[in-house]
Amino acid sequence: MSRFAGRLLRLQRISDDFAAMSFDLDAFLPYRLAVAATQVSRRFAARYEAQAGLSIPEWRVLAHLSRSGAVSVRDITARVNLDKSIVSRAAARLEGAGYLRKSGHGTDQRLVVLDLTDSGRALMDQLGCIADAFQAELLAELGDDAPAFRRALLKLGGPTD
Amino acid sequence: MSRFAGRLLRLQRISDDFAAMSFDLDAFLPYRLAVAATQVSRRFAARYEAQAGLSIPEWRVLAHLSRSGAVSVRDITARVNLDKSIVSRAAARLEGAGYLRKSGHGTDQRLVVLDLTDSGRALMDQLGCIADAFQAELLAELGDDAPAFRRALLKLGGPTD
DNA sequence: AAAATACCGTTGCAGGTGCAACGATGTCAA
DNA sequence: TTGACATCGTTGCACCTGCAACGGTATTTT
Repeated sequence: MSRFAGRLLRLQRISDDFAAMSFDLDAFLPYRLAVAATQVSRRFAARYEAQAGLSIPEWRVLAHLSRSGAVSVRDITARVNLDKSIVSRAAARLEGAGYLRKSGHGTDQRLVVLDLTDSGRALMDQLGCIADAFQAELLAELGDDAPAFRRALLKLGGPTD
Repeated sequence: MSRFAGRLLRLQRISDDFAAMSFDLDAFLPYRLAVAATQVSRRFAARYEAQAGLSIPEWRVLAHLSRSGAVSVRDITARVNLDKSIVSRAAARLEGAGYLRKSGHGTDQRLVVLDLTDSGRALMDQLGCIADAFQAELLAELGDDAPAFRRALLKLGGPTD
């Protein structure tokens, strides 16, 4: 038995490789997803940083406001997947930069209503063009996989998680 | 004047909707990608947090080491898409927890070689099972879109960006 | 009506992240 | 050989994020 020890170890090592396969991080979906998100986010930030030095939360708030019109912080928080504190601070910075204004709600004094200024709308028009161009670029890179990719993202990032 | 201003703004917004179509954040790929990545990352963290309170960088370093064997901090930063400072701190914590050892490189004293301890390998065996199970779950949710999704992630997050 | 409860937005705080600078080591050129 | 330059890992620092607590307001209960 003892003279087979070395051979047994080799066999065990090999069988481990087949059985446990030690785990391949590069093929792990959550990892690939995180890496792709980071890369894409950086690429996009580089595009709009030239136009305005916005952070990602600021960008999201601005984009949502441009479509929803006047709306409360609470609504944005729910819609944009950001903590309310982040939305609050982003709104404060955007207000300081003159891109939106805050006003009280008529019937519910707890609510703070956010609305874009003309300056904010003008900025968002530019950023919207940049965003559309960037998205077109991404879609071109994805080619035929784009539709499935979009569906998959909706499944994974949907609100019912 | 304030009443006129409000009315003008409303009109302008409506015309913007027709002209520029304002931009739909919900359909914006970088946004969906970021949201999906956050959600999946949270779900996965909840799974392995029960086994060990690892941060994402610690998890990545551990996973990479389990496959690559003894390797320097520099190698890990390159393959794992993390800043070297983050890898350095993650390695320090993992060393403190007894999951890896640091040792000097024979010929190049600048390098710090990282290697898993038995404890680290044992932990990684468990985490690998959890990861595989979670990935299977994700693939089931994605269904037919899974292959295209994987291809797309590789295109977007590839090292050639 | 008064009290208890729930909700909204802000703020303080601990921890993580990204970047740049640093000391230490290695490499190359004069 | 020596000096200039590059590389490696750590650390300091400013910023951002996530969470919890808070004051202020609405809603429900008694």
